[in-house]
Amino acid sequence: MFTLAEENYLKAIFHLEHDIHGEVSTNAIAESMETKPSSVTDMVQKLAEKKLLTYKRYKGVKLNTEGKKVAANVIRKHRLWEVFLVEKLNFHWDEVHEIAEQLEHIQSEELIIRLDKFLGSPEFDPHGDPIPDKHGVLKRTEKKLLSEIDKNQKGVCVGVKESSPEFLQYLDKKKISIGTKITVLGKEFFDGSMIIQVASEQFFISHKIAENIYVQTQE
Amino acid sequence: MFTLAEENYLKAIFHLEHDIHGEVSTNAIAESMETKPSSVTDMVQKLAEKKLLTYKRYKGVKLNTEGKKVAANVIRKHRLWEVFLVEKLNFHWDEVHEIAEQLEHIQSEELIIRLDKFLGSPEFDPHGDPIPDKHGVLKRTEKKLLSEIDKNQKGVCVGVKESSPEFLQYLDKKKISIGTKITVLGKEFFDGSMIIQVASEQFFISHKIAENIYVQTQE
DNA sequence: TTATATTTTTAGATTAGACTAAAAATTATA
DNA sequence: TATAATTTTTAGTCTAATCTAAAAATATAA
Repeated sequence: MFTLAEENYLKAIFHLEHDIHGEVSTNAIAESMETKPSSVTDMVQKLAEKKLLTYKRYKGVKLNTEGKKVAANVIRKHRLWEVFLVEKLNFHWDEVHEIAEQLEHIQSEELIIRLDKFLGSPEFDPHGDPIPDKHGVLKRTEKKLLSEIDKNQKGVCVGVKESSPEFLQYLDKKKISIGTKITVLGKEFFDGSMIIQVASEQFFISHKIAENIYVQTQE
Repeated sequence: MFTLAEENYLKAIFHLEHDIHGEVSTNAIAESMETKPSSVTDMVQKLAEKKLLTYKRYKGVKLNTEGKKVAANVIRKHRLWEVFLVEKLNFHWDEVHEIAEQLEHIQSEELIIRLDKFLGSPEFDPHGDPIPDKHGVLKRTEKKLLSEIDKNQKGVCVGVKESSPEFLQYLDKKKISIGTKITVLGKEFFDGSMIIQVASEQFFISHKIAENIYVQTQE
């Protein structure tokens, strides 16, 4: 359907549109893809011809509905494969990106339907990012850092910001992983440290720990 | 390491060397890859420069040790992915080739180590073809058709020749799948039909059925 | 508002991999 | 063995995706 390069451009533009307001500039795309602006111009003109985005010379680009759908589907595949790598093959959260970067381009609708089912239709990838549904719709996520949660509030761990082996080992030791429910029992103003409850355990964590764990709050 | 095209050529030549005795001809490669002989010449010269095979003008090619290793590794990946697709994602044996054709090119040694472990280090793919080990060594297989097995001999089902939905459904009904032990209790000379034992069941099968099931005999 | 800096585009070249058409080598046949 | 048929290679083109260098447009600053 689309070439590997086309898919990568659409994905990069999709991500940039979430960060930047309005049109995405040629330079921004070039920087995020580690390529040259002149290459971006070429590809962007090609994608405009294929009616995946709107492009006006010197004015940047904007994905249209079709372009967004294609991009979201690539991201869906990427994130589903990341879940597979972590949950089934026991990779660590920080080892999977490069492999998923390749797997996201495998062409087979049926494969993704079955992979999704096999994984139990997950809503988040191992980094806590939401997985677009089969129609390319990305659930608006209420992802926050644990450090932003108030006393007596609950959250479900959906990922991590930092992903060094040391940090991941700490989380393993504390039995915190994707899907773990965390309740904030107490919070110290002075240093931002917290007392939290995980399963039946209660323990102290520093601000540094709390600001590297993403949780979803149930609102 | 190697491009997609290079890997595909090496794989095709590897397979042809198993069928044909001696050097593989340009035309044979072109035919098996559905490409033109002139394209084959180009690529073959490139692979010779990279020291993956020996090539003499007008005399055909022969993989060297390194070329064989690379080819066997691609085939290993292909067949492991096929096992994954059938055993874990419940695809049918005849639906997996095209997808595995893409997955075989994913670059990550660690991925394959973990996938292999996850699948229980299978020795055969869903078609009964042996899976090369991590060193690229292909177990010399004693794969035979069930119809070639003598009375009172046993075999383990390692695949099928025919893979129509009707035939696969028949096998499902009879509880025959990869790994199923089959004993030949009786054989009719006139039409090649057989009485076989599968688990605790004994039943009749026609020659047509028997000549579409691959078994490995324990010699 | 004119000069300068930055961004973006164009023009032209490059590489991998494929193709066609024609030439060269090999094999088969009379 | 000379001729015909087949196989293989070479030479030259093409496309996708990239690049560099230079030109054009836009944005910034004096």
